[in-house]
Amino acid sequence: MPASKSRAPRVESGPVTLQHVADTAGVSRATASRVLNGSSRIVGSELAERVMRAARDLRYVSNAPAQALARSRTTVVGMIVHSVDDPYFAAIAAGAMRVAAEHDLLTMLANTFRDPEREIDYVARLRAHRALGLVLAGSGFTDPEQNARLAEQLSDFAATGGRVALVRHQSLPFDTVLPENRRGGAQAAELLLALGHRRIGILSGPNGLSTVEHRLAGFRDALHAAGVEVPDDAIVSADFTRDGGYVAMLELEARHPDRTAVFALNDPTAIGAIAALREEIGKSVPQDVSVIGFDDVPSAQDVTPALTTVRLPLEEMGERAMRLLLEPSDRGPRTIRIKADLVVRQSTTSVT
Amino acid sequence: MPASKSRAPRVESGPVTLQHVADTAGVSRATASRVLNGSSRIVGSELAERVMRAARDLRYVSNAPAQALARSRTTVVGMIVHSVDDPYFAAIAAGAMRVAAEHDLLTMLANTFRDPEREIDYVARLRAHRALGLVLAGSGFTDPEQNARLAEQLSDFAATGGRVALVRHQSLPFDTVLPENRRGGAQAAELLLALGHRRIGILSGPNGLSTVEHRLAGFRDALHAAGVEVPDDAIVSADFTRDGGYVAMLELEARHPDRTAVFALNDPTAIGAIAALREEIGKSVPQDVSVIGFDDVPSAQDVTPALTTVRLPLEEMGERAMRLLLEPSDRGPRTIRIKADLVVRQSTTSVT
DNA sequence: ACGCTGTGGGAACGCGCTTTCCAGCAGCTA
DNA sequence: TAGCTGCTGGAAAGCGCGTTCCCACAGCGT
Repeated sequence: MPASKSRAPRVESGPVTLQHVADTAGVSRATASRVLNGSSRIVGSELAERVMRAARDLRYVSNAPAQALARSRTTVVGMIVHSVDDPYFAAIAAGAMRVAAEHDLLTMLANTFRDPEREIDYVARLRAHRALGLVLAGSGFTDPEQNARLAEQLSDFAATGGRVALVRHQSLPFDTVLPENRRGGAQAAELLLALGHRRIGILSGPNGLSTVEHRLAGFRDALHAAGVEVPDDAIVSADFTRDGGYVAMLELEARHPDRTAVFALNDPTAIGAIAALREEIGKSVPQDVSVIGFDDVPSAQDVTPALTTVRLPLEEMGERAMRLLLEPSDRGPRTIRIKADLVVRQSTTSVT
Repeated sequence: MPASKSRAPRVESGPVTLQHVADTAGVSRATASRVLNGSSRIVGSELAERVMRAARDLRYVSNAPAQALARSRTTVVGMIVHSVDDPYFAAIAAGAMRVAAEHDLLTMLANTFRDPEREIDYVARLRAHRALGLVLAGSGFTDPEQNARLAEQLSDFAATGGRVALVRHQSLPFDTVLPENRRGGAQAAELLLALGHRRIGILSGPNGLSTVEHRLAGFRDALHAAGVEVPDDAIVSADFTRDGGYVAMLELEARHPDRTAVFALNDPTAIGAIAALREEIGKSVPQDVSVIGFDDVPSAQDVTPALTTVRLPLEEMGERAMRLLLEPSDRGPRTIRIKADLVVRQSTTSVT
């Protein structure tokens, strides 16, 4: 027996529906809906008051899925990152979510753990949820086949009316916040060169990430332009974590104990490297070897020696991406370039 | 003109619906639904194949809101934290989200920025979204009026069929992961006492947070039991961030330059304090003053001196909370106590 | 050979809400 | 006073999907 129409004071249990508040306010569902959701239509103040009181008394909250179905749009945005448990993404996510909250939007956060399959799958699921839009943060992958499938999913998402914003270096036809990774890599190289370093090692990131490629290319190109080369086996690939940097540094030291400087492709890796240098290798930073990182995560300033790094305004990047998403333009995809800034601290010094 | 029934190859745009795939597969919606959702009813393999192919070809994804409406349940869980941009919550969230992902659930993450109003509001919104459950992490507030309203909202949420799990020290009738903050505070005190410290300062957290109260009470009680008191003005309240710790340390030093040890109620505060000590106050840690933190966030081991702290297994806490949520019990609320572990590193030493 | 059981497919209803569309009414002008 | 216009409230038709209920049909037993 449906509960509708009965103006009874609602004894049956289950979620309170709009019908219930309409009944107890003595109005139609349509009217109740209008007052509760800021429709364009105006409702007489007396009725409106009754409805609001009924809603409050019954602790009514609208059924968001039903609302989404009827309106065929939601108030949810998606956000896809590699892992929140990484200060880089935590900062980007925080920026984006703050803007979303300002617009009264709820955020669905998904971690891909750097699995491109998962990334594609999450786009599909966000599409299923009819998310208003999604911001995809984190490095792209270099595998063209994966990229094609991702692009396809994103297009499907967009075709369903979803908005898309990217925080990554990748040419897809969507609004993009583009960190200047290549230029940043070059800046790191220029600093090391200026300090007189020539025998340089690199702690790279996971293979197949475009961020890694760009930072690396920028760094090596700048070195090359100065006539300095980094031998291939002086590039050790780490997994972009602190512990990964630790292990990779050990490996690098084993292969090339003569390096006077090390470029780590992100800060956690650099921090791990410094720890390895101090705890196991027994070299001091920066006297024996200079270390430079990338990103400037919050803890970079508190390690000892304080980490010289290439700063990216992470929170701002997340914020800008979300703004792009929420203020769509009809003039095609926009790109916001984010400049990298060299932050010189104590982990680098000139070669003696 | 609704697109239904037409077995035409679908030219009109808009999202692909179940009807579309049914049409192009030449079956009824019911049949299509059955194969796509693993219903109890079995469909002939040939038809099933046709349906699956059609779905794939049309890039169909189900309309989650519609599905939620029809089934009156969703595959979404909510997670409320103070701020993802805080390694404490990032770790908890990561643990929880990993478990959620294993169960094929999407996570809605909300930041309260320590605003109790926001917290209450998010519970309501999660209820509106008919989230399967929600885990509420982060310290409770001590204001009884706020707490009552929160409890009420949570009850409403539960009444709608939502499951609730808490990661906080607070007695609400829901499954709870309870970090032993009081005991942890005592452990910190015991260490400092054993090292011979008697003139101790405290960098506390924001007022009105139950976590703060418990850590503080545990610490002071243990001190008191040993006949040691901390004067009230040697307790400076910081905001639980690195910069907050920095400023608070300056204040503490101005008031009581004679302290031989400082207890910071969380790690970022301790890290900020160490920075202030080194950069502005000019005292060295641990020779001039010992510093101990709380939580053991990832960067605690990489600051110099490495931070002595009271460790909480953050990721595990998030994980356990989500498991409680996903494996409900009918025997009333459960509580999982999480032991705090003292991790002695280099930021503490015995008083000379 | 007939009736019965079991299996697959189709039609219709309902989930809770938004949104036309329509009726009624008050205020106004001619 | 008659005829309009301008509003407000209500009725009803979907939004896309899940899920009965029911029918058609094939296989089986006696």
